[in-house]
Amino acid sequence: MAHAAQIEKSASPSTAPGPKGQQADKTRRAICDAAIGCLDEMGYADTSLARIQERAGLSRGALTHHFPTKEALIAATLDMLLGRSVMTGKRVERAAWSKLPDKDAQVRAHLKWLWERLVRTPEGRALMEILMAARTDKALGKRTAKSLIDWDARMGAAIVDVYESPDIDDADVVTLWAICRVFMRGMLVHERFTRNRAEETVIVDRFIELIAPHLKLR
Amino acid sequence: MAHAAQIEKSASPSTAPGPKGQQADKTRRAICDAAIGCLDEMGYADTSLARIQERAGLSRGALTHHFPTKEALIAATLDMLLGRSVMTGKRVERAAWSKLPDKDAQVRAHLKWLWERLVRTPEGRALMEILMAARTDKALGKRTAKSLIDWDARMGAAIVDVYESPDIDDADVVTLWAICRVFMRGMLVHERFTRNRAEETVIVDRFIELIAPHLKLR
DNA sequence: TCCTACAGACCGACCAGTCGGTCTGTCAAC
DNA sequence: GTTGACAGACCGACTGGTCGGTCTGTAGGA
Repeated sequence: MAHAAQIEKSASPSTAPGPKGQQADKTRRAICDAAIGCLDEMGYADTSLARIQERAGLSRGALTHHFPTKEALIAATLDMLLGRSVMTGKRVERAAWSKLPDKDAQVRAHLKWLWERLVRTPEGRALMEILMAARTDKALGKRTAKSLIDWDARMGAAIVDVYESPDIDDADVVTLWAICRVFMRGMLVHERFTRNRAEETVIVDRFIELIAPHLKLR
Repeated sequence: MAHAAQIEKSASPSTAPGPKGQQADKTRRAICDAAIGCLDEMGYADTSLARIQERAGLSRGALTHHFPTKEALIAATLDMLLGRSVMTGKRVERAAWSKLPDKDAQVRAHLKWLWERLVRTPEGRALMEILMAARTDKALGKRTAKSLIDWDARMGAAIVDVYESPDIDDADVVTLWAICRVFMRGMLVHERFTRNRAEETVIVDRFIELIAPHLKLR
C-alpha cells in the first residue's frame, strides 16, 4: 500500500544520500537561516518568500523546490530552531558556567546564559515570531503543535538531569524551568516598555534572584 | 504662537464637541474594538484594513477618514488598550479580590486576576500582537514608544500604592510587578508548548507561589 | 423662519505594489 | 535519458493608500 510507505515527516523533505543530498541539505539550511534572519529583523508579517530568497542568495524556484509552501518552510525553520536550542542547551555550553566556584553562582550564571545566549538572540526572537504566528494561523499551529510539545517534553526530561528541587520534587524542577523560559520569552517583549538595557537587566537579575534558591544543581 | 496651541496628541484625531464629535468618538471606538478583535483572532499579519472595516460594519472610507494610515489606527488602538488596562487595574476590579479573609490570599487572588482578567483576554492578546509588531516595525515602534514607556511609569507609580516590599524597598515592588507582567505575557506564548489549560495553570500557580511572599499589601 | 455656506462623517472605486503559489525551462550528474 | 537542483516568468488575490463624491448636521445672515 502506497499510503503507508512515507510516514508524514514533520517538515523537511526527504533527504537523498550522496553529494546531491548534501548540497540539498546545505541549501535548505541556508534557506532556514535566511528565514531566521528575516523573522528576527523584520518580524513574521514582513517575512516574505521574496525576502528570504534574496537573503539566501537563491532564486524563487529554489525555495519552492525545497519547500512547497511557506508553511512548510516556517515549520522546517522551527524544527531547526528547536533542534539547535536543545543541543546547545544540554551539551556545548555547560562548560561555560560550570567552572564557577560555588553552585549558587553556577545556577545564576546558567540562568543568565539562558537569557543572553538562548533567548535574547536572533534565534530566540525568530522562535518567538513563529510562536506568535502559530497562535492565530491555525494551519501553522496544527503543523507545529507536535514539534513544540515534544520539544517541551524533551526539555523537561533534560533539565531534571541538571537540577534537583530543594523544596519539592523533580516535577517542580520542570515547572520552575518552564517558568524561566516563559519569563525570558516575555522579556523579549518587555523591551518595548523600557528605556534602556539597564532597566531590563534589573528585572532579569531580580527574577534570577527570585528563582535561583529553588533550583539546586545535582 | 500657533505651534504651541496644540500639543501633539498621541494618536486619536482631535475631537469636536457636540453630537458630531460624539458620533465620531463612537465610530473610532468601534474601529479600535474591531481592530482588537482582529488582532486577537487573526494576529497582526492577517489584520488588514479590509477586515477591520468589515468587522466594524463600516466602509473603507470611514476608516481612512478617522485614521489616515494603518499605523495611526494601530497606535490609537494601543492607546485604548493601555488606557483600559490601567483603569480597570487600579479602580474597578480591586473589590473583586479585596474581600478575601487574609492578605496573603488577596495577593494571590490579585495575581490570578492579573492573569485571567487582564492578560489572558482578547485585549491582552491584542496588546501582545502590537508589542511584537512594534519590535520590528520601526515606524510603529517609534510612534508607540512614548505611550508604552509612560504607561509603564504610571503602572509603577500605581502599584506602590497597593503593595510594599517585605524584603527591600518600593523600587523592588515596581521590579517585581514588572516581572509579573513579563511572566504573564510570556504565558500567552507558552500555550503552544502545552497540551491543555491544566498544564498552564500549574505553571501560573507555581509562579504565584514563588512571587507572592515578596509582595505585601499595604 | 428660511436660505446659504460649510465642515465633518462616510462611501466605494481605483491605484500601484506585493503576496504566495504555479509552471515551464535549463543544466549538470548519474 | 531520467532525475533532481535551481532559475525566473507569470498569475490572481490582496495589500495599504488616494481620491472624488454624497449626505447630514450646524451656524450665520436676512
